[in-house]
Amino acid sequence: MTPTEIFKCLADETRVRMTLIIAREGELCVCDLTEALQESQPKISRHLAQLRLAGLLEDQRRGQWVYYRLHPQLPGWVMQTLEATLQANGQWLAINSERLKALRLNASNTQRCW
Amino acid sequence: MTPTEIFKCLADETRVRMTLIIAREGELCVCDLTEALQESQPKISRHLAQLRLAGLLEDQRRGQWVYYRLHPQLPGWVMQTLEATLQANGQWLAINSERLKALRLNASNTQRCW
DNA sequence: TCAGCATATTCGAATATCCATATGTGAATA
DNA sequence: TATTCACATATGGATATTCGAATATGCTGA
Repeated sequence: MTPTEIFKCLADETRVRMTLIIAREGELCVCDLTEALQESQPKISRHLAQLRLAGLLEDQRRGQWVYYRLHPQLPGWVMQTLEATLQANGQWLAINSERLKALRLNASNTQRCW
Repeated sequence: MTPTEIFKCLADETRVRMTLIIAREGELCVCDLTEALQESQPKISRHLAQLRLAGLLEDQRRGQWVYYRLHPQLPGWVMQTLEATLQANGQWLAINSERLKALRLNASNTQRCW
């Protein structure tokens, strides 16, 4: 898990946003991310697979849904990088956070993943 | 200076190695980096230009030599990222560090940039 | 077992990135 | 002012990334 490998993972807008939102939320399923980023499902899925293969994320199927979270054995420097980036770029992630929040609100009426 | 932009800079082996060694050493000139990484001068120069244009590095000409250092107004989260990465990947950078050290030793006899 | 939803994968095309080679620029020195 | 050294940039081609569209898989409940 070299610096180059890790930074390549984070060098794509879709992938950083996903990684940071997952870091903030703890875990998210594919449909959450599809909504939060407003991107096509195959696009989200492809990038998630890449992050999983690199060892940055871990997946867990729960019924129909697959949840992604940060890999529990992530090296300290990677965690520090993610946390520092997350802390300082709240505004940059606000669009996605808000869409997530909107999702949670609608969840009271319609049933979704959780 | 978005996360994507910064991580794109660091997503190339030549660029991360250069950035981290510069972070450790304070400042280095192009010929130092060419030696430390054992890469062609145009390759080093091109990547340095990219890092400079992105705002990660600052350059300063001193006579015939151009010195590069981290940009003084780098956002905190970028500094934290670089420092955490540097601390944890000393072994990965050892090859380059040693070549730098060897350079300094030979400098006693031959005259070079400093 | 079938339908329907959530997610994954494949493929080809568009695009971006990277490199080597050649050449240009600017400072120092003779 | 001619030459040399340190560095920068342009060009073109090879390679890698990314994406949309189509399709496949996996689970659940009827």
